[in-house]
Amino acid sequence: MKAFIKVMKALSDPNRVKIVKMLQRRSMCVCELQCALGVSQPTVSKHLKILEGAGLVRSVKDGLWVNYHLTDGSISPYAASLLGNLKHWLENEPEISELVERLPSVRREEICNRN
Amino acid sequence: MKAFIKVMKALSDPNRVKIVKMLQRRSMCVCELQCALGVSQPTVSKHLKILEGAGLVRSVKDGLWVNYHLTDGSISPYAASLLGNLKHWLENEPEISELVERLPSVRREEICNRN
DNA sequence: CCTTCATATTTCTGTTTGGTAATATAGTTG
DNA sequence: CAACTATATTACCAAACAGAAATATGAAGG
Repeated sequence: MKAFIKVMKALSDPNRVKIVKMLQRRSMCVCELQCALGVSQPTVSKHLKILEGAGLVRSVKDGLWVNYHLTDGSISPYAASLLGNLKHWLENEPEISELVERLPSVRREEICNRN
Repeated sequence: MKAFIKVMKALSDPNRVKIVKMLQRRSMCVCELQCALGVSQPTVSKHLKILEGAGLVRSVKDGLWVNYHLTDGSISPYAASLLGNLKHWLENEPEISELVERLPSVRREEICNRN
């Protein structure tokens, strides 16, 4: 039950859903997500921790950067199912599609070093 | 997006999930749900309103009683999908199975009249 | 129409949550 | 190792939320 609630809670916040939808396209580091969402860095880190705790995302260190990507869902069947559905869901929501369209121009080289 | 968030939020609370799992078995009135959950009547009504707002349950008046039942999900694809998954999910959670096993003994005739 | 009863709504309270600013941590580079 | 940088953690605040007590609503039945 707790695992289920964790997944549902994790996906109950618009910014966290946006993170998932962006990670569907490609793995991203914290500063890229921060830039795309327009919220503070600690906020992004906190959201990522919640998504990670629910088994929805994983992180891989790459030097100073930490790249986040979606899990395959093998940790939690709830996460697996929801991630599967979210591949199709919300694709046509302006809030999401505009974000995704802007993704190619969100590159860490141009963002960082000016936190 | 808002509709999706509503469904996720609605299913982010243990008591609301329990309500859904009970309504899978049969439609129930407020006092039956109150008895099964062991929370106050206003709390149950509030939870039901949230579930209704998310398109997960509907109510039918029957004299003094109000019977709640699951929707077919035609209002929201998110509700439809989650309700479908929840048919299998959590079936073996003690928290749920114990609740469901007690359901036959939760009958309005024996509960009401002593609020 | 007055009472009773099931449910809904309102009001209030303690807790959780999303956010930021400030600070700590841990790689990287000179 | 000193300076820098990307991320994490901490501390704090305002808004949202789950809960109960009190009250309102509205359908039945006398």
